[in-house]
Amino acid sequence: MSKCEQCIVREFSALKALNKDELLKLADCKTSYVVKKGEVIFDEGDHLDGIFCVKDGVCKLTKLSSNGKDQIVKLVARGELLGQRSLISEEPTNLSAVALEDMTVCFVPKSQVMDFFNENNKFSLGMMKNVCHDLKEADNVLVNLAQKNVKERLAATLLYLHDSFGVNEDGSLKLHLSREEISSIIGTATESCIRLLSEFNKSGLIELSGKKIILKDKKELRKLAE
Amino acid sequence: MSKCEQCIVREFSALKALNKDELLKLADCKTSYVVKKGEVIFDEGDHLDGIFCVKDGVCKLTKLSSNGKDQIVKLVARGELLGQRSLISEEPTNLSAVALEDMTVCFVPKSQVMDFFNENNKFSLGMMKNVCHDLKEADNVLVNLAQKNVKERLAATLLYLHDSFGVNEDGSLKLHLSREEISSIIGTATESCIRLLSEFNKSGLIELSGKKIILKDKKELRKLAE
DNA sequence: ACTAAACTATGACAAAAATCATATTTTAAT
DNA sequence: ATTAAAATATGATTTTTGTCATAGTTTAGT
Repeated sequence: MSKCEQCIVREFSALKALNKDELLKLADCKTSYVVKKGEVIFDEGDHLDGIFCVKDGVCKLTKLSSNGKDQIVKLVARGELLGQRSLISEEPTNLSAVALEDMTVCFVPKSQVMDFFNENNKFSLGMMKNVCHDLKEADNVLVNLAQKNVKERLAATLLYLHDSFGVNEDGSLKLHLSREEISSIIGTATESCIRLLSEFNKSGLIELSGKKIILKDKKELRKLAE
Repeated sequence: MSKCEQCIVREFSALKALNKDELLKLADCKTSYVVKKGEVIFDEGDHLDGIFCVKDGVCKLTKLSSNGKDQIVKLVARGELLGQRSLISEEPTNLSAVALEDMTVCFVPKSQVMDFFNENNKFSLGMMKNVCHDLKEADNVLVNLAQKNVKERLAATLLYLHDSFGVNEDGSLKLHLSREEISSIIGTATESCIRLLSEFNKSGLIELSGKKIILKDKKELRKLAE
């Protein structure tokens, strides 16, 4: 069992508010495990009995629409927490979490989180700020979905993937998403997404080589995304 | 200056956690005032120095998109609080609040809210649950915007207006929204919205008499909305 | 290395939605 | 009460987006 003191999650999440003593308790009760790409961490409607720390890897939060398609609501990266809203609301999860890469995840039981929550004001405030940030982001995504067309949303999404998850040495987007997953972020048919990527490729905005996507003209993409 | 004990906002919001003593403090520091239909309570980007209790009336929370159009993100009814996220995040507001009817609103200064927040766990938990609820709702709206077509979204919105804000004696929707505002909820062009309302009217799903909208076939609307 | 399955790509077409134009009706201000 | 402005309505047209069909490519499992 590793200690939590040096964990990446402490840098980015509410866990940074924990003191040495609390960190020991955390290290003592947590369960660390590996999630393979494509595996489900939790499903929409599940009752969670704790939260998850994402030590490594990226996952998607999705919701199944009545038309049978999954919508990606948010991507969660290394260093972030999963299941906070559900824990605070004392409700089943509203979204499913599925690994986009092999992940390392720690599960922290609810009882321990609630102890921190009730006894450490900085911790609870930190968690609230996370939820508040998620709300702000969700509102912004909502506005973009309602007001921008597919081309604009695709441009914005490519830039988001670039800025948030970085690029490899060859300049290609580090986070690998299938065309279907990109479509599921921007809320469009897979064929439409593929067609637009092809168009962006032809007009020099991006470069498609195999499954790799390289943003060639970020300035123009930014203009497109507005 | 009226007391806060009997206020409707206490029934529905985090304020229900306040005790008698705290209520007196609240009554003492609050400022009650009237907002006329169409008036702005706060604007996107404003720094709020407190929160608002909606004693009466309904307002819309909107965000200006880069295409110059306003998107309605949420409707806030009597009994709810405004500005909670902004207060917790210590950030400017992400949305504008505009009265859809004449309203009565109380402003509660930040210092007092933070006192309650820090000293009354039930209050802070209540406020967090509100934000969590908003996040869940925002995610759901986001999925609908991404995955449903305009007709389905219109049907869903009419039902939402019916269920959340009720009807007059003649069965017409109580909350009066312009066609442009309905369009701004469902994220479509005003003409498209008008055309579909007309279509719903002709096919007997709703009845349009003047500006009034009466839902005639809720079952079929529900089927449409999925 | 081979094969099936999954993923990507593209064309043809249909459907949905936006835009532009123009009436008509309603509302608000004088 | 009159008039201008705003809101609603509808037609014509274009653009955007989705659907279906099919072919090529990549990936994973034996």
